[in-house]
Amino acid sequence: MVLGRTDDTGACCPGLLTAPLDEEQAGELAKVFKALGDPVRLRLLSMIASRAGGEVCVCDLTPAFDLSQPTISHHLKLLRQAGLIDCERRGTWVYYWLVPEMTDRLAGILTRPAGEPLPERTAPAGAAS
Amino acid sequence: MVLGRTDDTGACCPGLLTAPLDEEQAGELAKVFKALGDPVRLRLLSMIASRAGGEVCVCDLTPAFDLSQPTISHHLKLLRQAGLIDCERRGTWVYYWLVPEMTDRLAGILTRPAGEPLPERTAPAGAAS
DNA sequence: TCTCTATATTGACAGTCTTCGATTCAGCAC
DNA sequence: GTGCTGAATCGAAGACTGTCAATATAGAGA
Repeated sequence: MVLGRTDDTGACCPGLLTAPLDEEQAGELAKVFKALGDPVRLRLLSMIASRAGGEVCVCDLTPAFDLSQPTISHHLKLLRQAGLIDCERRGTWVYYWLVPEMTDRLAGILTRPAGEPLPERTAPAGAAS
Repeated sequence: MVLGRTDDTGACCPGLLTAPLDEEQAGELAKVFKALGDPVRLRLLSMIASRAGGEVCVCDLTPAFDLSQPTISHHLKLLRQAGLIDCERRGTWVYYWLVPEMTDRLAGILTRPAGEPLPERTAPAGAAS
């Protein structure tokens, strides 16, 4: 995982707004954002993240959508592969919960450092002459 | 735009981690994340956002990729439709810049409130029986 | 005017994604 | 063991996406 690192370098978020991403970073990040790029998955994620107790049974998620059970299962799998949620089987049921490290990382990547408040747009940057 | 609102309600970020999204919110948000869900667009965005001066000429972006000019133009259009960047024609050239309000909004949506540090996973939440 | 350069748009094709019904797998209860 | 229930996987159909070559458009300059 090449995304954001909050510890080892000391820098909170190398990314996106401060320096051009290289191809590998962009590929990794794109996978996660792609997982977020679907309304059903966003709703699933928000239902999981906001649930009191921190986890949700699939049996509570599926009936909230006008979609088949395999479709919901598929979306949950994609969210899990993106590292946004994790799950555990407990008896007959399966419970999902948010992986907050990943959303924290994304938030950091999208946050511009306060000290260097994004290059203000200034002038044509000397283009046309 | 239904996304994040930083002013009118007083709340900084209704979203995603604190309460289930409704269908409309999820649809709007998904469009933006979908725009971020492609490595080429992420690299374009980071090149635009990190550029000193705050804006970039398309003529500086296109040669950085092994892609045709129409393809880059297409990706820029999608980023613009998502509200992440904006542009202006200036003579023969077109300049793009970041719309920081949108990335701020996304960062807020992905940030959990410090006071209510995400429901700690506790127990099965009384599911079975 | 005509020509040249920089971007955008169009149309087409290949690949990917979302969705479903059917099936399979895991665990509980009898 | 058999049967039942909850969830995941498989395979296929249709929609959508990323890419290109070709073309169109906007502006500068002769």
